[in-house]
Amino acid sequence: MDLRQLVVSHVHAKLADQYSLEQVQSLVEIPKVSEHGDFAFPCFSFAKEYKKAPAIIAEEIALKLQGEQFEKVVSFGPYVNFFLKKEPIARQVIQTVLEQGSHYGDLKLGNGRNVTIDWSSPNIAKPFSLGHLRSTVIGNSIGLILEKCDFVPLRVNHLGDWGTQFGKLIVAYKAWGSEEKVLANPIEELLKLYVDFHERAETNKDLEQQGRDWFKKLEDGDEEATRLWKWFRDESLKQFNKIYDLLGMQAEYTHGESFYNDKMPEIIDLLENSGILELDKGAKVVRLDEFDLPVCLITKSDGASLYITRDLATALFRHRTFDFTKSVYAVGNEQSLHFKQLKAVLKKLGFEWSDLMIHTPFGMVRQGGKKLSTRKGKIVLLEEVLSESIKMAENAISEKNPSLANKEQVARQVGVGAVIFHDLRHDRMNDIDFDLENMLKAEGETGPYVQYTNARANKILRDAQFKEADAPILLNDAWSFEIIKLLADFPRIIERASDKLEPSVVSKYVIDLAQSFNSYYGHVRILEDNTDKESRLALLKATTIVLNEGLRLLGIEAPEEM
RNA sequence: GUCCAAGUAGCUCAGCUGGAUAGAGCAACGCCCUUCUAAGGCGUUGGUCGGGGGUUCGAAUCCCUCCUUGGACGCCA
Repeated sequence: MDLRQLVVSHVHAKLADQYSLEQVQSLVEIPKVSEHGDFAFPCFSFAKEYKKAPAIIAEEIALKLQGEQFEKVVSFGPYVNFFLKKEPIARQVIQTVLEQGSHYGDLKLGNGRNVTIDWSSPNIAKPFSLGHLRSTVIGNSIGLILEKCDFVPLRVNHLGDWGTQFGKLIVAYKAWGSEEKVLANPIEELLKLYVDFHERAETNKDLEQQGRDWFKKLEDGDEEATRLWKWFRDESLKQFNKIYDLLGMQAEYTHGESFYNDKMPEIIDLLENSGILELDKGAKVVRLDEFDLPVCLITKSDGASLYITRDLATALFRHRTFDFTKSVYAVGNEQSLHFKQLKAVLKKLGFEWSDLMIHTPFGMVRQGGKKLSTRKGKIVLLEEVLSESIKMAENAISEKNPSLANKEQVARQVGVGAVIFHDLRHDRMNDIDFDLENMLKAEGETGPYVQYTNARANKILRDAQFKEADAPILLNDAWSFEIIKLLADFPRIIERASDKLEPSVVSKYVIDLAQSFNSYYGHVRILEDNTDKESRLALLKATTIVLNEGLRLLGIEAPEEM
């Protein structure tokens, strides 16, 4: 039930001769102070027209706006304030949530059409970084939110498994690497080789060229290069899969950049034939002056491909294969220009569907105000962060609830949930300054706080052996009504989150709901008094349904007990 | 230099697309567990919303300008 809409249509029905629906729609607001009312209609804008003070207009309008669905409608200064009748609304909202269960808030926006999501995309032969954690967690949640809106999300892991870096790695491995060391500790050792390479390249200029040469060999199918590359790739994938399992997230498709190696000639031909490809200092470029964008380099002077060459082929492939209605790229904001160029080149080729491509950028993870850089070995290992977080959750459990049945599982759910929530709690564009302590916090606006709230409510439902509300729901206190209003708002939250492709809309909501519930919990004894106990339990049940669903959309599990 | 983000309490951030006294969490301090899980609740302290102009009945929100920070800008991804 859309409470705001309820007020809007009421006001419009009563004042149709004076205000258009659009006017009413844009004017009705929620007062900042809840004592003022549940909704408000400000009367400033028509003061001039009617040549009356806003407060007088409010007073007059308030008389016309009385309605039986309201407890009271009163003017207060230049506002008409609406107080909803709590009991019938509480009843209807709770009933709706209980009936629809986890489908509450489902929207029919996507008509079952595909949305590809360029997702996670860690680089082979490097540890899984916190930057890629962001793409993983954000992209996963966007997929879940879109799925709730009747889209079919297709997460494609665009593995960074192609490019000059592998030439560099091969050079480093052949020159000073050791097979046993790599076998024993693949990612760590490969990272070391990569970092060493950049260190040595500072004094030995020849190395960079060798790296490019070996990548060219790889791209041309050289046997030795291919063998080494495959080996590096396999070892890395094993590690990545461990992390995906821990996070409980998986791609629908894993098509790394290498997957498009044989698909690039087509796009080059297309560009060539359309006459927009120009030769510049041996490299092939597309000019994008009409888009106000800098020149886009398509192939290097040695003929080797670039990131964008592969992304062009990727876009073509995805459009052809998946016939997407949206193509989302969950990639850091430092690549904004890249995606603008990508879309512009496709547009220039006449592909109107390039308009369906959406870059959903996010801020980067910094440390001490600086970007984390793999090349300089400045890196935080996600695996360590996760295991540290799980350990903290374990400690909390042994301290607070030592008799808990499935401790390991709950510790994992809570520990991992803390890390995921920390990443999703703010607008995705905000940079995150890496701070382990902050990341692992379990108090205040955190994942564990929400999970804990849910566990508390579940405990009461278990104690009361609540099955379903058989008595009519009678709730009209202010504490429960705060929860009711939030529950009623959930579908709008989903709509906003999917519209903005912004998981933090959901994480903020889930915090609000948890806070309201805890406040209720602190003020109202749920099991003490038998009068209307069933109603309170029904409210709890509805709250856990929405908390569970909110957390699920963020990719976080909600243990029943913790 | 050009372009793109961002600047709100000591710290991390909200602020529903212009409305009533700018809100949370953390930190600090003070209360509340013989009664449903204290990973909680209640309260106190803390803000010239980066500066300056402008539009408006009304601006943290829109426009201009300057300052600060971060990022991106042809052979990395």
